[in-house]
Amino acid sequence: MLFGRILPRSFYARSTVEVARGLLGKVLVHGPTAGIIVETEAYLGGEDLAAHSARGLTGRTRVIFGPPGHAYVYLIYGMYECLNLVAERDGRPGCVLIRALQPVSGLELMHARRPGARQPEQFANGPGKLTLALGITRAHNGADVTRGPLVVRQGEGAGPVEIVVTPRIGITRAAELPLRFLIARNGFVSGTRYNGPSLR
DNA sequence: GGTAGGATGGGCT
DNA sequence: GCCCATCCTACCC
Repeated sequence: MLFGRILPRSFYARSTVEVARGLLGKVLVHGPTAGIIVETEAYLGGEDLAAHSARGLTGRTRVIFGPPGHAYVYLIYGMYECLNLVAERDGRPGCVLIRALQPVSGLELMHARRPGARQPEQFANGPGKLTLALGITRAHNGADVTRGPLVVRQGEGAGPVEIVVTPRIGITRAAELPLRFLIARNGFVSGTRYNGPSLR
């Protein structure tokens, strides 16, 4: 199967940090478009005041409290949508924000959806950009990512990846916690205008 | 190379 | 009414 097997629900039924780290190197697939996950952030339950679930179970946060392996998609700044994957066992909050992808399939379509981006490095190097590039919207909120059409696959051949840990981006509360995870030396991560062929 | 500011609408107090 | 888990443009070195 292209890009390997679909990750089973048991992959997501772990601690949010384990899932956030484990997703690096896996392949997010939607229709003809796909990208390697190269950057994630963990949003925990309980004492993590940066997480949407910190305010409790509401109409918006319902999915975060539900079973693992589902998509939580929300609107940010009135314009962009962000994709999270729900972790932890059913009833416990916790989700992983997907922050950047390295495109591996459907690059022409991704470019058409992101006309301002000049290079593949910029097609999906941010949470709002990757949903645009892959055609993910709030219509996918609550979708089961072990069933499709939006799925995460194991990837091929890739061994364990070297992971860099930093504080999360763009938040004010709990801003110091080391909960952002990136593949080391990967040029497709967010937060840089870097345009060249490789990074360091 | 860099950054300041604006767009824009839903969720929550 | 205020706050955003963002991105792009204009403008300035």
